[in-house]
Amino acid sequence: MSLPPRPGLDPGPSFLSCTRDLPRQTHEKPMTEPKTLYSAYAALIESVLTDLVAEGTLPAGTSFTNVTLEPPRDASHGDLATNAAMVLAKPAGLNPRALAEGITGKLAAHASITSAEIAGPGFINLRLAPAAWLEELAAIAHLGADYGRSAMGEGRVVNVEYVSANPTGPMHMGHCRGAVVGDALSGLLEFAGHAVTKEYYVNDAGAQVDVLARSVHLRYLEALGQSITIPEGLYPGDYLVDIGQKLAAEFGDKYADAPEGDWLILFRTRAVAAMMDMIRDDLATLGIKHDLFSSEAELQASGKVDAAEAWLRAHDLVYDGVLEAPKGKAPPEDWEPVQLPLFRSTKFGDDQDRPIKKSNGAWTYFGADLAYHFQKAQSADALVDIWGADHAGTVKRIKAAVAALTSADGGAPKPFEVKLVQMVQLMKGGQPFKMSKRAGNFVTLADVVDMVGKDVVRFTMLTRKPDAQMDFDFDKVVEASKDNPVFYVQYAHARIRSTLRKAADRGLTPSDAALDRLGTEELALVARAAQFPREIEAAARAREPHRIAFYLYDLAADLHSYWNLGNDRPEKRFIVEQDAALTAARLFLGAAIGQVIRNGLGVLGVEAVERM
RNA sequence: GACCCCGUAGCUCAGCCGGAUAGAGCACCAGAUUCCUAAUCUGGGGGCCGCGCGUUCGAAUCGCGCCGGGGUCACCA
Repeated sequence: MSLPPRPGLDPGPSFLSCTRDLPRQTHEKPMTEPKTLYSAYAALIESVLTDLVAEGTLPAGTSFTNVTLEPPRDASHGDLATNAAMVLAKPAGLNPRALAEGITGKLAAHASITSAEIAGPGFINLRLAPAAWLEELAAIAHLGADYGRSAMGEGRVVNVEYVSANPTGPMHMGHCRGAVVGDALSGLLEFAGHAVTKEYYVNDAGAQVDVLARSVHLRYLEALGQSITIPEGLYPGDYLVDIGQKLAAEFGDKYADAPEGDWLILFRTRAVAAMMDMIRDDLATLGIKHDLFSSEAELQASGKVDAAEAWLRAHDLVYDGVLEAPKGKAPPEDWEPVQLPLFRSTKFGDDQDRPIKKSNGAWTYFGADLAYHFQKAQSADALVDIWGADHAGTVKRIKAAVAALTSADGGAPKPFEVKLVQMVQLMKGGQPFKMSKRAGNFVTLADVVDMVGKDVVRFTMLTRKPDAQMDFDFDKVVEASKDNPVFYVQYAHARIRSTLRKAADRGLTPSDAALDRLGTEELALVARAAQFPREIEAAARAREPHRIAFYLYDLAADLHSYWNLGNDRPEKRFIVEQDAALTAARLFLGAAIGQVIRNGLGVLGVEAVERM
């Protein structure tokens, strides 16, 4: 049996060539809407419903947006289930089961649908002919690294801002989760048909970079031979020694006794550049590479913040007022009422109006940040920020300000979401592991990646939904076994690759010539793989890359389970010595499952290893 | 006091735009390896989905109110 590719599909790279490219590296391909199984049958159901509207059974203008097509929870119900009749019955003034009969009547006429049954309150359960699954199996092969890629995003530009750690030191584990989630989300959105800009906002304008410059100046003096003590409040980390030495080599003692005004800007610029180099290296160990690094200092110098303020003032969203004392705890000792330009964030549910400038005339972080988001919105169709949960309190004000600024022309505000990632508690042997930047005993990201590996760190960070807190236990995470889902998924892939290698040694290669030899257990595996495209779309829509990690775990479990059938029943192994045709079909199946695992891991930025 | 997140099996957690008998791992019990990788698999017990009210044909899922845990509440970033 041989199946032709579905019409309209580029053959694409086949998994048989076994490229190790991650899907994200092929995003220049033209956006075609691949007709994968779920999208094909969803389209079929929609056409049936459209017919019912044309016939007058359903009222004109009926919206199908709540109609779903999904695998039934219980496999005994069938292959696919739709809620169409239940969702549409009420607005149409119909009995759900009566409507369901109208739908099933039309669906049953389809050759690939072997049964369409009405169940429970009005579910429609469909069973598909084996050929339908085999066609999907062939589609996986033909699409290869592009299987699961979606045109859902329609090429819309999405700006994802993540990490944005202050350029005052190396990255530590506190930054890790947001970095991984942001990067995986970027990969996911891109795979789902968006044009993603991965952006890092460099906070090189606040007081913290002046502190950095002073800290570096001390290291510079140290390099010149002076003995130094680092006072409270400056950065003590020895990662600044190197930059101090470089400055000493370049400038000699020129700035040793000079007033701060002579060297502050120079040292600050050099120090920030050095810190950003270090951070880029740290990110690279996680496989993260941003497209764009935007400087807060440059933004301020460009006058864009002033322009934003002027616009907000003209619309009465910024006014000069007196800041209230902080609520809920004793005000700071030096607190006194001061008149400042305030943004009316109380209009948007905030506790109090928020200053955009400090009393010394400098912009607050918030003041610059709103202009920064406005700037991002100029070149994107949608914005996503990944923030740590400790910044949750500032979400309302920035969303309010961005909504106001981006609808300045009277249009709809630019879609803008802030995704909060909750804290990660570091553990060691079941005990919390305390971290203090001031004491200098913080755990650097680079150390952890060095210890447990990029793939483990990335996958582990995605094994929990981002809005739940998580523990990261070093001892458990290095353990290469059951407890660790990364290895479980990678092992499934490695098993397949190993089998294909072993088969190739014996002259056995995958082939779609006899796919009809595949039975129920094999088709069940295909059914799981066939869910990949809709998992991608659902995860992208929800901006939740962790769903792909969970899906991959399920797919790997199915593979392992199928594999072990061969323990008791040798005729169920991939390689059946005396039956070359069956073996070729099984290998074709295995290669396809491996391809889906590889594509999914690729979206998450985790390597699909060849052997373990 | 306010805002944000969480509360599902003994433990750690999934559960999609509301859908059918609520799932997985760990732990516990019983099994599978002359055989393509046992880093795997098969079977078993175990549930007031924190509590209440509401919306709905239908609620773990949506809304409101409580309770419990975590986080935040600078002119910091």
